Amino acid sequence: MTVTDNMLTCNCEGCELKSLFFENVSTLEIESICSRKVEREYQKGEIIIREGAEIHEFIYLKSGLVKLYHSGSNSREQIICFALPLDFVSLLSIFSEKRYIYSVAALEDSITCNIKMDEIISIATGNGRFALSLIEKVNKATDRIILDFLEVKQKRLYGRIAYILLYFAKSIYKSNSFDLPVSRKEIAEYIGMTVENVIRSLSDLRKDGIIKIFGPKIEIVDEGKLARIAELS
Amino acid sequence: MTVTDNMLTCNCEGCELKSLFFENVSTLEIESICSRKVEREYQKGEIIIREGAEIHEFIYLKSGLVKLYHSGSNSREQIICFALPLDFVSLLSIFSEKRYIYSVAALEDSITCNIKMDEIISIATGNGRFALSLIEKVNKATDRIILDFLEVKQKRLYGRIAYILLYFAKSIYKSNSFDLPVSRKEIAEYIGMTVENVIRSLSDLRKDGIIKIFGPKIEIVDEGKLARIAELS
DNA sequence: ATCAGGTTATGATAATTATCATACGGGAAT
DNA sequence: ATTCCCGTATGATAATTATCATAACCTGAT
Repeated sequence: MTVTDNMLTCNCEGCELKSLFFENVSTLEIESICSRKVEREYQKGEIIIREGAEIHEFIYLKSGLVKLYHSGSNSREQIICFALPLDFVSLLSIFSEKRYIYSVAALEDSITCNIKMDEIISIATGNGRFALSLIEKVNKATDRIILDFLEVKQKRLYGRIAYILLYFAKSIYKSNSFDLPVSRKEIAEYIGMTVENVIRSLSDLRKDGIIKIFGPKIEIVDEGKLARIAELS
Repeated sequence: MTVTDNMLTCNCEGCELKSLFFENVSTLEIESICSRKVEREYQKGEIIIREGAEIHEFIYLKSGLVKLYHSGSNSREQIICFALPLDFVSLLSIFSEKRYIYSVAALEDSITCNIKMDEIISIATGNGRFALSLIEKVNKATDRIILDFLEVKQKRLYGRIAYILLYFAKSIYKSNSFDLPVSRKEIAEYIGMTVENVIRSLSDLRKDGIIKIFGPKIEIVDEGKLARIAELS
């Protein structure tokens, strides 16, 4: 992980996230935030947030792709969700807990913008509109997670595989051809099945000519069929 | 559903939820809320919030027990969670959506306190501390839901049944003997299994002498064994 | 270069869960 | 009282998924 000098690389003025995120915050306050924020770069695979660590910073994703996951006491890891920049990954639980109840890791090279929690809290305390916009974003993020959980839960193996493939194609890469950013094991950790069955069902989809697999690259050949599999479980 | 006259039954002064919920709100503001709030009574089985309905009110549970559930497009209902008064059921999604994305129904006779959204928003706008306390509560509620989802997800049928029985005993009724507030079907909708298998596994637990079943009444006889089943899936 | 460990892959088999069928009892409506 | 519907209950069977075993391949470490 690399800490980057603000002065050189980050210009909040041109940050398209700023306006989305810090709406209702005065220019003065934004400048104050900007001068004291820290930007961090993570390479694919690096851990951004470690479950159990104390929460000191408000972190949001500027670029990249991450996974949120939970390491239950003795069991294997479970992936909660994937998140792109606009999903504001760090919102979850930071206002209610002293320590993180989940971890975040980079699935692709990622850059975060980190602001001291004190600063966010102090701004929110004096600025109800900003606080409300925070609530709205927290809500959106968690609603999404819960609805996706329900969606996946009601499907069976093949439906879940089809669902996640379409999710990557539609929501993440906006293309029917993409490099899978996760291992088969991680897919298994997300949909709650075993690695072997994930691999098997991908192979089956390939044998049926619905997808093509070239190493890490996936190509959805018959989107209609895949969508039907996702729907009909 | 019965709308109750404020003057007669509701005294905000004695409401133990007020202090928890409206911390950081001035006495004046509380009085304003109190005079305009509406209290509603629901009988067991009645629907409190209907998925798809417009969100106009901020609703919290004063007494009773409810279930939150989601009716996916074509599929069967899925129960998201159960909630007691202090779980502040209505927080979920109300600040991010125009319409409810889930329903709420009373599992036991319940009373809600309803406040116009406008009023909450206007207070939060002018009072960052209150807004922050709202965020905290939204976070707590959704964290709980997500963690429980993960917990249930990693278990198998018997583990899930054991888990929910212990949940009712520990979190809801604080007793190893209680009337199940839900049907077998509703348990199935929560743990994501079929009714038949829920019934079967309850029967098996009974045959093994771990629980007793008298009609709707459940008695946990061997809590240790049940806890082990819940742990070991 | 070689070894260890992890990921992908496939098969055989066991375990788990769903589906279908049937039955019984209770409550609501006629 | 009778009928219908719903919830509970149980069994038989089919479908789905997990587990175990094995192997090929790749990558990082020594």
